[in-house]
Amino acid sequence: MVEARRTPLTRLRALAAAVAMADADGIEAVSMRSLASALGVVPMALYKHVSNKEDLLDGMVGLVIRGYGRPAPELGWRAAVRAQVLSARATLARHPWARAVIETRSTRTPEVLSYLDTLSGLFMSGGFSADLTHHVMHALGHRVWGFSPEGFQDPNVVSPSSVDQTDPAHLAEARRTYPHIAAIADASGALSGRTCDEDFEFAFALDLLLEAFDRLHRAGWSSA
Amino acid sequence: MVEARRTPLTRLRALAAAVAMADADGIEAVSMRSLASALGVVPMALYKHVSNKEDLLDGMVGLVIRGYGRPAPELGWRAAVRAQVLSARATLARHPWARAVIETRSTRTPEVLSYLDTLSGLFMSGGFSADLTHHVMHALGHRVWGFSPEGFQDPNVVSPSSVDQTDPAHLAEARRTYPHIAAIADASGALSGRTCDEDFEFAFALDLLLEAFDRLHRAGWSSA
DNA sequence: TTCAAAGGTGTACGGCGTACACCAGGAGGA
DNA sequence: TCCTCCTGGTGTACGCCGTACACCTTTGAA
Repeated sequence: MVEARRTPLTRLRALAAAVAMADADGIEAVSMRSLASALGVVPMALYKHVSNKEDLLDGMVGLVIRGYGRPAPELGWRAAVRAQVLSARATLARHPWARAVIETRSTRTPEVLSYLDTLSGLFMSGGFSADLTHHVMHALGHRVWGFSPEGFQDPNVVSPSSVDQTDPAHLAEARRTYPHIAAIADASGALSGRTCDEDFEFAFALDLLLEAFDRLHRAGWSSA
Repeated sequence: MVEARRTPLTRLRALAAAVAMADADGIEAVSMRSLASALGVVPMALYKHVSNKEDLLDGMVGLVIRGYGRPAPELGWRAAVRAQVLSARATLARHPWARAVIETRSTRTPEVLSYLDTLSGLFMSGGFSADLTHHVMHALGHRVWGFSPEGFQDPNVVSPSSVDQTDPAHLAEARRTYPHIAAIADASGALSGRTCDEDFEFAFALDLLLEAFDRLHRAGWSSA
């Protein structure tokens, strides 16, 4: 034996290594095989700590969610929710792969439940009924995890892969085909290379919703 | 030759077959190999009509989006947007796989752009500035495609896979760990087996946003 | 009549997740 | 002290996947 006793593999070590790997090289670089070899172990060894790849991904997401931190409820519900969600967003910025993975998860792990419970608690300690809290959590949707729910990224720029921006004729044609998008792009300065401020959009929608929630709450709204 | 000339494969035929296949057996049943064999053709033949699997998925989504229909703008922007988004939702209900696939797309195909342009046009023909329209489209997020952006499905039920609902002790323990979720579940009757009404939640958030949009519009809001 | 293009074929490669049988070594009871 | 069982790492193998590449057939225009 050339090696001394190696520190034994644990579920946590495996998950942490997977997260680190995804942070460094993207989620597609994380396979059972690559992860195993990064841990100096044979692929099948992972299955002693993780029941399959889905479980691995669930665990990775759980680890990220644990990093969301916990709120300061003395702020009042509105500021507290806002701070919590923005803190989630900040965490997610450090794990760019997590967004896509969260979108594919469906099992509510303890970490997921615990976070949702905490966030619900912020509303309810602000006087929200369980009923209103329920619907309000739905309305937030993916935003509770810290990201805006948008497909196809930035819809406001007239530079999709299907439009060649360097060819003026082609671009003029695109402007004719998609006049409203062109107008939006003009207004936001997207054509001059400026890209759209995702953080602003996130806060914009979040505040719109929080304002609406507040109104409902004050009005004593109930779904009945 | 036993066979007469077979109707030649086209991109559209391939995409339509893929959509049908996903509708019937789920998206995971659609592989290049399975699709090819369903079309009576060898896997590599598909690559003459589709550049790779991503392109296939883009095309499938495009086909679904084409089915979203187009609005009746004489309704006024608010009703028109509402109708358009709900129509998207209805279409999506017939293609349950599409939601997850849309979440993974990033290329803005012509179908995507055309739909976004139409929807933007509804706002702008209602007098919205390009600026406001831009942010408002962001705020809608995935909702424009007809689905609520929620991870982990229904967060209001205390019956996640990690909580065994049939074991009373375990359930009591869960209620103690997640008190707010338990309260919500009680309020919504989830414990009596009733599940949460996704259509209601969708319309709830949509209307909240439309109301907020209206307010901003009336107030002459601008991001500057 | 010729010939190039378009479209279908066959083979092969390297990756993936994971089933299954196996084995090393340490802990616990006799 | 010996035996046994359990935990966790190993090795092999299977069947799937997407797709590169070279090939052949058909077809329609020149």
